[in-house]
Amino acid sequence: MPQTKPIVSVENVVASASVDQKMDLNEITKTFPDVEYHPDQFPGLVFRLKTPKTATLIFTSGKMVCTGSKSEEMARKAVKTVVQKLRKGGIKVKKDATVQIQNIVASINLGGKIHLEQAARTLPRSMYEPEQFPGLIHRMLDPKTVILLFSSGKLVCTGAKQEPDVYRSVNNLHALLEEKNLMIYD
Amino acid sequence: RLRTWDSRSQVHEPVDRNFRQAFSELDRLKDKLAVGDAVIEKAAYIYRKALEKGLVRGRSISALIASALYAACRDTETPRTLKDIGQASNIKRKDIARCYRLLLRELNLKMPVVDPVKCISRIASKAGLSEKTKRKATKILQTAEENKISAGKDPMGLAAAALYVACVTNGENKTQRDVAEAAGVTEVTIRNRYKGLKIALNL
DNA sequence: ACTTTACTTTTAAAAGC
DNA sequence: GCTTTAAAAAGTAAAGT
Repeated sequence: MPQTKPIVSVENVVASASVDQKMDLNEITKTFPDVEYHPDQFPGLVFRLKTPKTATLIFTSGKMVCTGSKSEEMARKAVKTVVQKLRKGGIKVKKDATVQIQNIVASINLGGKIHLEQAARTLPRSMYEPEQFPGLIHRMLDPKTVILLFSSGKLVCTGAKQEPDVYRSVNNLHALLEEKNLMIYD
Repeated sequence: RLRTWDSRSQVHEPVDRNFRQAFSELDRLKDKLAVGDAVIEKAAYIYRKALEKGLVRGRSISALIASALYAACRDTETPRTLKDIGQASNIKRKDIARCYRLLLRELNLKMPVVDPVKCISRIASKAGLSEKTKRKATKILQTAEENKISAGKDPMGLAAAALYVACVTNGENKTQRDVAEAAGVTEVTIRNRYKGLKIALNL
């Protein structure tokens, strides 16, 4: 039984999408002056939304990548909004986009400090290199995620494809830390 | 010293040619970084393991050799930073760090966490500090160290701050800049670590 | 000295070099 | 491997006041 209840907050959701048709990025650039498109630098066009505050990359293939959402649903809504704006701008988009959540990033507070040095020695699949980065990097197998642990007791969980996986990852790790006496509560 | 590997070079296979290049490169780095033969032999051993695992394909051999040397330093607790290896090998720190992580994962290597106490001597000799100050700094780090102020902090920054505090207590006139330069960190970092040290040691 | 900006790490997808 | 997007964690760094 964990001694504290972790506070989890989703910070970023990455979703891939497709409208299944070729897109003319130069035409979009003409009708939407504030998009960024530098084909020599990167093949995707950057389409930013103020609400939800997101950035969507649009490729000539009609495939897209939406980043910056705070939830799975917000990501789907953002993609729909982008397609809607394109249509209002006169760009023909026949089908609605199909969306797939690719990555969820969350920050967590375990409510107690972590003994990083000991964790580095006892946690499998972990790397702790304070010369390079202050956090310990732990690769969890199930769910397949990567968790960054900091001595403050805060974490970053990334790689999850659905929100329940974030909670499962955090609970697995929290139990493991307590089991190995790596948690320090006030 | 590198007899074990040199003997294998008698057979002229591509692999041995690769080894020869690795050995000459390691010998060159050995002088620049002033590390012992044991470190070089360990680096050669790690490099050979990397070759056997086929980790060199499509990768920079020089970067792999440099990272094998860094791994050897870590394994033998020889205080050499990625920055040190980078300057000696002319390979970007980021590339060495990336290869080092590759070695850890692919060869299943487990390295000890860098002990800031082991960094004291190197910084002290570069800055020309006394034996007494080194001893004092060691005591400071052992006392504070490490109830927890060290977690997540750069070992060189911690050692540099401890040495600076030791200088002040021993009346050895050395500026933060002198110590910072010898340690390869900024004065700001020494000041920040100093704050934590002051609290942990009731200075 | 203090603030601001920025880079370190991790993750995933997109198209192309 | 790189290029681009976003985001958090905490440490380090550099530039400007």
